[in-house]
Amino acid sequence: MAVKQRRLTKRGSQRREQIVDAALKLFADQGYHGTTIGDVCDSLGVGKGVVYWYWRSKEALFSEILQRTLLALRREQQTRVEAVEDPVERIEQGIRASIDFFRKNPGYLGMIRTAARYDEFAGLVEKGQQIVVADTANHIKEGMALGEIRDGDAELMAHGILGSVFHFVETYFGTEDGAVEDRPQLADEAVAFCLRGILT
Amino acid sequence: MAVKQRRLTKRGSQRREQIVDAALKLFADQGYHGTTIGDVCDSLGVGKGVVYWYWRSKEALFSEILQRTLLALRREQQTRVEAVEDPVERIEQGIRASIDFFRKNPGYLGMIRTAARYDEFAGLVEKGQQIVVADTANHIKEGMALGEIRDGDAELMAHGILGSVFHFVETYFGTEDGAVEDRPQLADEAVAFCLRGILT
Amino acid sequence: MAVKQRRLTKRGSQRREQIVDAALKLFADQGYHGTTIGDVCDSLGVGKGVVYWYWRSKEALFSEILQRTLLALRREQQTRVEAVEDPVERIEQGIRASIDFFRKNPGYLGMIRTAARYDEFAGLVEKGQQIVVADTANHIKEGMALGEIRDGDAELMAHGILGSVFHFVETYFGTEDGAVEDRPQLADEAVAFCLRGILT
Amino acid sequence: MAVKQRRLTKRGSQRREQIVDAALKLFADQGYHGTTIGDVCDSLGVGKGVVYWYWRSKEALFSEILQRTLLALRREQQTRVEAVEDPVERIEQGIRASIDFFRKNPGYLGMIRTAARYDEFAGLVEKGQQIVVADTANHIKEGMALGEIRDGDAELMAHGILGSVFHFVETYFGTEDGAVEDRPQLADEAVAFCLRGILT
DNA sequence: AATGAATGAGTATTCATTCAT
DNA sequence: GATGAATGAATACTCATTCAT
Repeated sequence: MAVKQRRLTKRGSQRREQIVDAALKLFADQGYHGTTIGDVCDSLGVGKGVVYWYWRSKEALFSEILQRTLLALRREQQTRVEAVEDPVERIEQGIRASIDFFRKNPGYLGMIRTAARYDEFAGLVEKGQQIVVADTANHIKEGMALGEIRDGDAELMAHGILGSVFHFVETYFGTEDGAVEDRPQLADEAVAFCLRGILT
Repeated sequence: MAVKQRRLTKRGSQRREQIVDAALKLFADQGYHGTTIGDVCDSLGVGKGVVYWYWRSKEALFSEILQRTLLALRREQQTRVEAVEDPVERIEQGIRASIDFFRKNPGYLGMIRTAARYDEFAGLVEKGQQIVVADTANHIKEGMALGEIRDGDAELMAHGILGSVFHFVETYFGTEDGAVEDRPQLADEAVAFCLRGILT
Repeated sequence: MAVKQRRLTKRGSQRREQIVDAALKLFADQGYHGTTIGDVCDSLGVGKGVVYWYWRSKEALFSEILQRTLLALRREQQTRVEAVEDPVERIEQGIRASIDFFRKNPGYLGMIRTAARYDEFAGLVEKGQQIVVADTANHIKEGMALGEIRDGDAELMAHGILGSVFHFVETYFGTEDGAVEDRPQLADEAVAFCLRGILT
Repeated sequence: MAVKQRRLTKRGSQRREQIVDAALKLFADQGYHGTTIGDVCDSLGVGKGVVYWYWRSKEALFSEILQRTLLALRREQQTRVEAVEDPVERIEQGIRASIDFFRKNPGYLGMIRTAARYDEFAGLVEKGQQIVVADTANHIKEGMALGEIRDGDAELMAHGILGSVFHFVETYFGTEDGAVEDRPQLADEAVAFCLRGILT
């Protein structure tokens, strides 16, 4: 019943953010079904009803966190690409932005992996991917026009880039423990592999 | 109590296979938690106890199916690569083998995607990946020695190939409906992208 | 802690009445359990705590509204019967008064029906009924003494009248929509049916 | 998931009936929301899941019991009326059948009262009433044709009968305790009141 | 080998009520 | 007087697993 665009007090907004933070951590670690609303509340020491003051359902909570995550990733990419002239350079910066983003925020990676698991949310993740692919494909087409990139199916190439970059990230930053040796030169190699794959 | 490598009658083995087939389909479509033992039994019109005659648990059933799938993929790859001399050619054939395999058996792709989603099974999938990566890395190293492949981190390159190929497959064969336009030239583009990424 | 026959400011009394009005509507439409305190407050755009400023509990609020309703009905009946000499005529006027009352205030009918459903309140409704039945039985006894009404169990007759009249009203005014064809001649028929049932 | 037209063993059918009996008692006494699935199971000493082996939901269970009750009432009425020639006599027998039915099965009365409380089920009860009203109205029309019953709105008269009879029953058999003095002559008075109300 | 039946732990959600501000 | 926030008990339903037959 609760939750409409409820006006929040300062205390309320703080609590809301606390919940988001706690839930992000748990969802990333334990998955969606693996995380109960009780877990989230317990980890904050609050009653089991609070979440429903701020969200309509568990799904709504998860959804919001996911969207925030996807938005943050997209922002990072855009910021880095914005001012760059050369399309190939833009692609490179996009790759580096993604790798840096997940290196800094392994939790976000966990969130996205979790989301992709569930049909309810896979759509959102996919939509996020579509956007990145479309952007990248545009850069590629520009590059083809300039003769910098070999002719071919731009969309397919973009998928190749996305797939390998995300796989790199998953393999090297993807463990809950933050373990697995982080390779500093990872970004360089990723760029090398991807760009060679499409350059003339 | 059931299941202890029991000797099966002919009828028994048939039933066992029926269950495997039915479960594969359901797991691939609806995921692990999304598929109940009841679903599997209902889809065969048998009582809810049977599964436990042949397997210890739902997890054991899933696990067996997953292993079979991974094994089948690996076999397909080896068959195609075996007789080939040139390391780069071997890599190419590996890529084509994978794409063909999943094009023919989209259900297997569903199984692997499903498995990768759950911590309980992600390990098995990862182990399968490791093997492929190791194989590919060996080919790459040979190629480097022959001067065909640029110097660099062979393992990283192998991950790049695996990531992009799997992503291609997911994107184009990955829908439950088997739908999405199948692009015949997909394999060619994948090979082009990956090999350029590593060639001298 | 709230509520202790507190002295209300003018604004306070107004607010109190607003709440009564809003709650009456909701209880009548959605039933007791079907109406949450939140619903009542939302429908007025006030905070969820206010109700507890004026009443001790949801039950107390409901109870007050119910009592007011029963009282209003009783008043209407008494006004109409008061000056009438002949006992049979009094009974007729009582019937007409009830029908008119609920025709004018379908919400009150909803309230009473709702109340009768819950053991917690059924007692109050029944007590209201008892009074009406007792009144009517008195008129009947007078009528018997005058030879206008056949001999028999006066109380039972009174119950017959009450039951049929209330059922008429429920059937013809009882829909939430106020719909159902209102039959103007309803009162006439009700009177005919009931009086014949008891006359000599 | 369970429950389709499942084939029941003898043991199964017995258990099913046990549950129906236990639930009827509880629903009649404590109402719908007042009775939890746990209550029903506890009262039989069975696990909380059983009910869901036989019914899809609490609502489905309640619904079945209600329908059975309404059917039983209707059967009783029909049996008693069937062979009777005279329409007025049929009406009388119908009245007596109803009173006897509820006198014998006060639990059924409780069930119907409970059902009428909830919008989800009120429709079914009302439908049951409609049928009785329609039947009675037919008898009344026949009686009018024969000149036995005064002219007037047959449906309205039928409602009058239904209302008063049901109110009699509620008043005198309606307490959980079976208390309230049962008046043996109740049926006679009811018949007298109703028939006079409609006879010429 | 197989079945129908039974179990019961586990979870999202609601809502009357209280409380700090 | 009034509000937003918080509480937590209560409950329907699912499903892997076991068991008697």
